[in-house]
Amino acid sequence: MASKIFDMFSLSEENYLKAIFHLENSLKSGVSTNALAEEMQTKASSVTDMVKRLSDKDLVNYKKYQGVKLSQAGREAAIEVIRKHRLWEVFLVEKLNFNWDEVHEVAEQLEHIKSEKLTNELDKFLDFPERDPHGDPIPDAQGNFHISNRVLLSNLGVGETGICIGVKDSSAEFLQYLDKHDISLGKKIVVIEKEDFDKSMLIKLDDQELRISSQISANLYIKTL
Amino acid sequence: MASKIFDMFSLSEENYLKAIFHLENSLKSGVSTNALAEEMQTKASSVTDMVKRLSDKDLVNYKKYQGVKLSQAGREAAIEVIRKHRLWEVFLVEKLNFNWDEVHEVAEQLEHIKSEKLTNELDKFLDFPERDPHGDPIPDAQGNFHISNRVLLSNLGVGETGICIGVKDSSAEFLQYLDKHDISLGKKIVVIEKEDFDKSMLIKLDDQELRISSQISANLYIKTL
DNA sequence: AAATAAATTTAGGCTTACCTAAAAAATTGA
DNA sequence: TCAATTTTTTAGGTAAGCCTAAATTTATTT
Repeated sequence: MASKIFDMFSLSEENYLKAIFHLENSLKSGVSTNALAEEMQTKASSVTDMVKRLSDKDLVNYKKYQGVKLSQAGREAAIEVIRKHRLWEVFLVEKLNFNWDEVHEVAEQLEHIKSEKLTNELDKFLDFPERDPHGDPIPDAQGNFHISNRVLLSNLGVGETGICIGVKDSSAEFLQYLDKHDISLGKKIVVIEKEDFDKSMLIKLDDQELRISSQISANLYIKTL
Repeated sequence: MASKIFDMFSLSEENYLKAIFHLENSLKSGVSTNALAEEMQTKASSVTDMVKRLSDKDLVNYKKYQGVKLSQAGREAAIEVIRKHRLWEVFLVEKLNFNWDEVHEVAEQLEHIKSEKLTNELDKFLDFPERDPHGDPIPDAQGNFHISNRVLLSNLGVGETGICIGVKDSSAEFLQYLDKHDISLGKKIVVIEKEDFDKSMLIKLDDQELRISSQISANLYIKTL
């Protein structure tokens, strides 16, 4: 990871880098101006503006009409922000009694605090967590993600069993649904039945059975046993 | 304390409010444009600019050529920022192994994080500390300072004894001087000798005797026994 | 009470990060 | 293929928060 001498990037630049990182990962391709505008909740012309600035700083590779890709430096910066975001989420949930659906907004602010010592001491204080409260992996100080083979619950077949290790959708609404039905990270899930027509599932969770729609099963990450 | 609906103030506005608060307290009067410019490390014309904006929002009372005073709302906002700053300093020192001369810069960033829940949970997590690592009082959630009668060491007479409870100058240089000579909050200090000429003092600290200049004694707060 | 000096404000500019509207390029599809 | 549509960029504007230089007000001195 390149050294950070001063406050290197503005809050807005960091948010763009993070957004590009997420889009590259989910789209598995370069990121279009419109996609970025959608992600950033802003206008395409604002994106073009910012993307040019990021390009001037060599944080992204940009060619007119062809979208952006992160450069190595840009990717490192994005990962650093994501690392901080996820560490703060762990802190909020584990130390300050936040619920997993309450942490995002505050972590969005905390992720921009600039202090290498702070980040690394926080990491140590939290005992080097590997995942945030939604099950997303936390990059280490070198920017390496601890990757594990996870699948979506919707991909399991009848009779298969797994442990819930994360969520794809981490909106407050979805997280509250999970809370209400007692689904949390670490829970064992057995697929009892699968409906062909609408892809809904009957699952076993502790001792109860629960019927869930495909929207639920397609947003729960599972580690198979 | 008035309710905070959204992100009420910008980072810059908060810094100005904080600076005005500190200057009002030390000057015990209204704050001049130049004094504010000096405190904010900026130009007088920039101060006039900002002071007008703060005045439009009724955070300060401002009349041309006559300096500013905080309004009630402005004072509350300033105190809230100071509360957060000092709570974060305690967190950094007590939980993350920061030294008391390293916390300021990071706390300057953390003090602007907006989340009432975060602030209050942090307060609880730290067990409602009354003072920050430099001995400055931490306002409670209602904005009340816990005030105690403290004096500067330079005001003690020969033979008098007190407990070190804070520093007036909290620059890294001064704090490092104190570390080097083993002076820390809570230490008992006895004044053995006082030099009329240069106001230097011979003090007893644990079992050692130490000669300190008036620049030191005029920057150490003492609670007399 | 002028004259000078100091403090403060105004005027005009700059950068960042956003916006709308219009132009240009790329894509789609008849 | 070429016209219509969509995507992207350009042009020009705005607000916050800073700047310098010039003007104005207040304070100080003689």
